[in-house]
Amino acid sequence: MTKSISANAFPAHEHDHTVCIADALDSAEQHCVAHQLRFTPLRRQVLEIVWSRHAPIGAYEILDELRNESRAAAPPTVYRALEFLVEHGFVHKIESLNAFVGCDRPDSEHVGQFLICGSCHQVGELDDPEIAKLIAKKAKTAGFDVSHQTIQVRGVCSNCARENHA
Amino acid sequence: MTKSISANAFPAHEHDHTVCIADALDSAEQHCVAHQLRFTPLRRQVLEIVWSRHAPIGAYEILDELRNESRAAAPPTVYRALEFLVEHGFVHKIESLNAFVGCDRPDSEHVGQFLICGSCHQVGELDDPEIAKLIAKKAKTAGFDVSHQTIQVRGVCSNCARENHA
DNA sequence: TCATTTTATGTTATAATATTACATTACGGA
DNA sequence: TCCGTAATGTAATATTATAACATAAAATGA
Repeated sequence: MTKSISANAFPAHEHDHTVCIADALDSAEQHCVAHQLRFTPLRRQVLEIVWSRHAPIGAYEILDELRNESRAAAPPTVYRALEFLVEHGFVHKIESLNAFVGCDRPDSEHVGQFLICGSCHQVGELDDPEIAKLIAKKAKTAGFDVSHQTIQVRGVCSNCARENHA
Repeated sequence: MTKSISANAFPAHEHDHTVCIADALDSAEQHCVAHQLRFTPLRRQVLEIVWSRHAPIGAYEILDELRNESRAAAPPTVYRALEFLVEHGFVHKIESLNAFVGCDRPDSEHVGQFLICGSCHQVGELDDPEIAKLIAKKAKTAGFDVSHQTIQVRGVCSNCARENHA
């Protein structure tokens, strides 16, 4: 199984998630090498914890995990690692949930377009330039000069729709 | 001066803001009468405080204001009033700021499309159905059934662009 | 290599945001 | 007027996030 940028942005519920994690860590590592960033053990560990699911995870859940993995950790430990990971696009913050989710496309200059499933709580990324352009255009018409945009869509993903239907 | 749905979504920095407040309270009152909702003194007071600016205001700032106006108030006082006001569209929560802003179009079925000026911190609403439709369409293509969407755009409003330029 | 500087992490405390639980009061309908 | 429901009061606490300062590790440059 390879990293799937599936048509529906959501991986199947039964997919082999260890592959997602490994791919994400590899991808981050490569990006850091290429950009002379320090992918420290702590940052790697936090990224791995974030990727332990496709669903958003809270900072204090990450903190608990770190402690389970017997690392000395306090809130700043987590927030600082997250700051780095978010800054470089390895993780996105889902503001409406005060939680964090992994991103496997750190290189792409995408804005945040999140599909948040209210049933399985997984988050998919849309990453559609057409939407981004339309928003920028409409904002400009209103005299507004856009620097950054975030889209958060709630609803039900196809996996859940299928399962609930069955 | 009448309620302005200005072309640029942002009122001029020097406008008569007392009119905005009065209009918003009137509009909310009418909506509540029409829908048999209880527009209690507390709810009115909180809405008025939210409308004291066009910029988002935090729950604890509202709390301070209530106390200044010598009303017994604790966090739940504020959050409960806000819950009502948000539910009925008189106020929006700007999640990325953990703050609240007034909405003068409670009747319209608009989604949240916010233009957040990083300079004056005012928030304008785009409320553009074309954007909403495109997002819903793209999400559907990804197999995602949308129930609610929020857009938060950061940048610089035209008022500030003009003033900074001068 | 060693000193210097910068960056990252450890640690304690606290700030800011939000909710739970339960008591009391006010309102609306039979 | 009585009853049931909705709204508010009040105290405690949960959750999320940051400030401030100490220590350690890495990068830089003589």
